[in-house]
Amino acid sequence: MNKPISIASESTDLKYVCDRTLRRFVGYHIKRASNVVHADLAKTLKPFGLRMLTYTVLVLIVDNPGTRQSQLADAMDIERPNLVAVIDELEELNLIVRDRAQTDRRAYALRATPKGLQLYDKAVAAVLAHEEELFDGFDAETTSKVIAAMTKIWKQGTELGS
Amino acid sequence: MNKPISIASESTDLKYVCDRTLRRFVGYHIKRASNVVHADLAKTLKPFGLRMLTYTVLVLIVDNPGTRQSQLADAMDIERPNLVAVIDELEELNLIVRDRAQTDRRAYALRATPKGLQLYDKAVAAVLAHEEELFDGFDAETTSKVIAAMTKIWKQGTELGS
DNA sequence: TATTGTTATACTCTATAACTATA
DNA sequence: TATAGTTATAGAGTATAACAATA
Repeated sequence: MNKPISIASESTDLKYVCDRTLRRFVGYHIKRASNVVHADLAKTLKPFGLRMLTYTVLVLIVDNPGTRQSQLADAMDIERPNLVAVIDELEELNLIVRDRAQTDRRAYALRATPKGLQLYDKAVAAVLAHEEELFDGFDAETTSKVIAAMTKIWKQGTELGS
Repeated sequence: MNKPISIASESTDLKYVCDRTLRRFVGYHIKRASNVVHADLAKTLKPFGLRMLTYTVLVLIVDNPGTRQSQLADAMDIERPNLVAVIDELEELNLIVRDRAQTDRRAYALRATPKGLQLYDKAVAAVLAHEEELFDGFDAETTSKVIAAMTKIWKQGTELGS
């Protein structure tokens, strides 16, 4: 963070110039970090036959048995239609089931199968191990501050968007 | 941040349960924040005829006149092929030009046109104003810590990926 | 009327492999 | 042989509009 900033146009390494530019563009730092997190996550999940969306949905269903698709979409901040194919995929893999909700026959109550629970354990362990590498050197306070900041941005963004 | 955590499976609002789950999954907080940042950015840039990638490339070219496509790809952490269409688009809009590099006839030296410089001023102002809303309540120290953390994750990720 | 899940569709961002022209 | 830019292609993630079934 303390390296000198080069503005020479003949610079062979754009990275420090880039830092100068992007310092006035906070969102891009977040996006760039999100990129590497996503790339790492995808690589970690591949051996389990999962991708980011199927993993996230599986985790949320295991932790919240009986939840509905509209609740998932709300929590994940994506539109309902995008969830359909994800749920289909998890169902075809026999990791979850769509039970009819008892109080509302329009909705489904989503639950993990035993196979889904098993995969959940393994996949979560792998992801956490990988995250520890990715966040190497972050103490608990920094981690918690980052989470707080990200959550705040998310809440602010969903408010502005509506 | 201080609300009680509900683990009841009949919960009508998944958000607090979700926080519990995702607390063990830091990357998703970043991705979720990145989502709203991206959505907000896209909306802000639309009146200017720009999207996230064209905006970012325009900013980098204006701030680093004469830069090459491979340097841009490196700084933005994307693959070279993905930049071609972006550069094409900016060129068709008469915002930048591809000059032949003098020392290497394989490469292009990218420069903004007067029209590109004008749009840059307006678009950057709009984005910064919007970011101020999105990061409302973040003091300078928090902002700088978030940037430092995101940069560190990005660097760690690019090292792990190679 | 409003909501749950769905279909259809399109756009954006990203990645890989293989090509060309220079170096 | 290596690099700069390119083409072609595919795969994720996201968004909007419109529909059927149910509330």
